[in-house]
Amino acid sequence: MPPAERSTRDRVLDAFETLLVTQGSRAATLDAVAAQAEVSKGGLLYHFHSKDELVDGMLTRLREQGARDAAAMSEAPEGPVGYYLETSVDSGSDFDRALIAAGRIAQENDTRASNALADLREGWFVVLREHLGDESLARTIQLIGDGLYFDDTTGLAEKNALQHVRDVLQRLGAL
Amino acid sequence: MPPAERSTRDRVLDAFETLLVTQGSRAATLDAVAAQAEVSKGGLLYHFHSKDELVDGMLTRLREQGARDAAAMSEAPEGPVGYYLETSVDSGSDFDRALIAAGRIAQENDTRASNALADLREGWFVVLREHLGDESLARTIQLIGDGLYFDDTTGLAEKNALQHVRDVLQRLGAL
DNA sequence: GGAACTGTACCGGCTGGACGGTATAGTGGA
DNA sequence: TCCACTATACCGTCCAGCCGGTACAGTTCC
Repeated sequence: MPPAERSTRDRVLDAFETLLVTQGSRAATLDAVAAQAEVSKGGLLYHFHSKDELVDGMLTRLREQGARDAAAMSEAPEGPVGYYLETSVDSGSDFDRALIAAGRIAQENDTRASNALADLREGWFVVLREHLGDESLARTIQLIGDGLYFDDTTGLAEKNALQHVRDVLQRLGAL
Repeated sequence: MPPAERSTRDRVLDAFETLLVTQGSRAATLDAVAAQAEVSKGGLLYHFHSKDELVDGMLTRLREQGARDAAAMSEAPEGPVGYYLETSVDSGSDFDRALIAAGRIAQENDTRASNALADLREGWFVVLREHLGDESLARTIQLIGDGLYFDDTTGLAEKNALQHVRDVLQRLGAL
């Protein structure tokens, strides 16, 4: 039996995220999303009655992915800090894509998206602080992760950035 | 004599940036920019013949502001690192606004904007590395600055973030 | 068992409004 | 008289959202 194929609903959300990430929110029109998902516009609107509902659907899925990620982080064999830094650079995973997409929406002054992102960040911070027992260090590492993430999503990524960060964090005994 | 009033051209660019920052690129329409600048649409198009020219005008002004900022950074009394971190949080200056606005444009896959931002970042990095004589530390500090900036522009800013960073950087002897 | 009906999943055409851009006539100040 | 605008009227395109329809798998009732 082949793996269960992705539902139309999921394919529509995938398409929405992909367009947001690669082309920006101006390009993520309902027509474009439908075309990318290989669904008619009517089919898209059957699953999501409005663009707003499409955003809601995306953020709901993001929160689910985020909860799984925080759990994986606290149990990672390389430790939470290593896991956090590695996953702050865009690996092209579904979760990364969803995260970047939500960032695009948040910038349109959408509080639903901002709240979802803030909640995700808080989840990571809790794991970092508990592991390190040092609030300043935890906050600083989180900022470094944000920086890695920002550079990555703005096309400013430095090849060796992660290596430089590891070097500095070793001096601090955080890795 | 009151301060020389801002030229219409500058007011249009200000308005464009303000809309990009506060509402996102979808909201930065020519009509909206004209209204925000208190200029007629015809007046706007008198100065910038197209939306593309408006973007070019904004990026040109940004590069000028950036050159001045890098110079100020290398001569700052509190040192380049302190100056860099302070100015990474959005102080609401014209330069901050221009920077955030360019980020919005860069996300629409506009290479002009990406190039402008990359050049600005390179300018800051050169100053940091020369001052610190330590590439890893310079890169890491730049990432922290990016993180501060990202959080600020996404509404995720932590009140005491800067204090935590100072604490950690003091342990590293970078401040 | 089969006709009548229901719910689900989708297609594709349409409309009204917004947007980028053009055009043009007019105005006030240097 | 030019420059720097304002005001208004358009045009073509794009976009969100709506609607009528189709296909088809189940269910109900006789």
